Amino acid sequence: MTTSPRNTFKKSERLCSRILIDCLFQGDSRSVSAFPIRAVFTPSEEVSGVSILISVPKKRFHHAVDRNRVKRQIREAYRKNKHQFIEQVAQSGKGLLVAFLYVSDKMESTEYIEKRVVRLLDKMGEAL
RNA sequence: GCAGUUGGACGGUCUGUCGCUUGCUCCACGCGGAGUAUGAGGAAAGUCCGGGCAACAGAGAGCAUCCCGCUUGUUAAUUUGCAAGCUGUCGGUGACGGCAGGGGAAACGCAGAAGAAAAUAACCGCCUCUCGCCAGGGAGGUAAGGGUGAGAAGGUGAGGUAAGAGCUCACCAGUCGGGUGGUGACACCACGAGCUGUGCGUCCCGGGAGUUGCAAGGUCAUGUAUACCGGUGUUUGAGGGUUGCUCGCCCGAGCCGGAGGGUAGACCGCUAUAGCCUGUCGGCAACGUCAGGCACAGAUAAAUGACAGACGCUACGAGCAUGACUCGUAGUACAGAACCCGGCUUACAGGCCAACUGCUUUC
RNA sequence: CGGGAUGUAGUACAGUUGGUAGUAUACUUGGUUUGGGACCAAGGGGUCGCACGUUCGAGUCGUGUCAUCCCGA
Repeated sequence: MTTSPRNTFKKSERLCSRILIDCLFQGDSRSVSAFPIRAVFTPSEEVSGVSILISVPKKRFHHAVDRNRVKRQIREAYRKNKHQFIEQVAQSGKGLLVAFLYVSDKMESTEYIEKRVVRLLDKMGEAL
């Protein structure tokens, strides 16, 4: 592969801190949705770049296997298509916290999920 | 050959691209980068049991409370564990499987509806005596027949009787005592005795039970405030501990309520052990003894993946060169570690191995 | 991940020792009123989450299973 940016997904790109998560869900964060996924995001100066988390509610998928499957699908889709979005965020000068929430109660194909994630990233890029 | 029972072991393989976790090495030593190794299960699940481990508590006596319950073994594991058995009951032609199981014909309590009556039984019926012209009435005896019910005074037959009744006898079932066999639950008997309703509970016997759970608990860092209000008390003893209560004993200046403030990071615990494999010996077996070998996930908003292709397996259909051939279509399960083990239970496409059972065919 | 609780009429809840499942509200019908509400009278409505077991007989006792909720640095 000779593509210039590598499609990595390191620990530093994930949102792990409990404080930042509380700040994301309590405050005046905005959201966009592209069914079956909804994204909640808020700018923050405490992080550099983009930190994301993926959430699949237990209420919609009772089995851990299914939840893991959906989370992995979303993660792969983000990993492959994140570069343009990250550049847009970098131009704004702040970091960004993003939560991807799966709101459907049906499993979808990986291809479909990837298309929806790309659409979601475009929408968020415009909203900035 | 087909159908089945029990036990055991398995539950995909390979290639490519892009990624993730952890360990090690090297380069950078500011964040990181490169290489290499490594990475889910038989149930990781439900959390139904039992342990390990950890923190706290713990002088003692009596009385309650709760839990467990066929036997003998086995295990770290009183059990809803395991193995080999016992008894009863249900299912199956059978191999076999499911469920229940301390004692109690010692005593006491309770038993809706139905029924005359639920345990010192007389409604109908049967029999005797008696009153009466008759119809019928009264006194008494009787548990063989009737219907109710889960259960009706052990069951069947004969004798006996006014009619009947373990009233007597024979056989059968059960109980207690005795004998024989077995470690034992129990089994068996030309034995003896008495004469026996069903269910639940109280009761009796034996054994057991401190509490909380890795978000236990410990170290470091960051940060702050017991600032304030009310009640009560300091030898005239508040309050607390001692499992629930009582006694007894101990601690002894704070305690209770309200209303608040701060942290939300890192590390240890954290994976090596009732560990796995092979063999020997003991045992019907579960399991144990000894010897040798092996090292096998540690994440933390939570890694172990995503996509594409090929193969394998199963089912169905088609083809002709009728073979374990080719082509097409569909399917390829249940399910994801979170302190660690052992067991149980529940879910599960598909095939494999061993022993056994029934039916059919051939010799 | 660990610990705990609850499933009963459309809704919210009772139901101790196992023995004909009730209360409130909602619903239906009738009365009262010029009409409606309130009130009075009568009535209907239940797989007691599901399955199996113990028992003569389970809402209740036992086991399994499904769903919902709560607590825990």
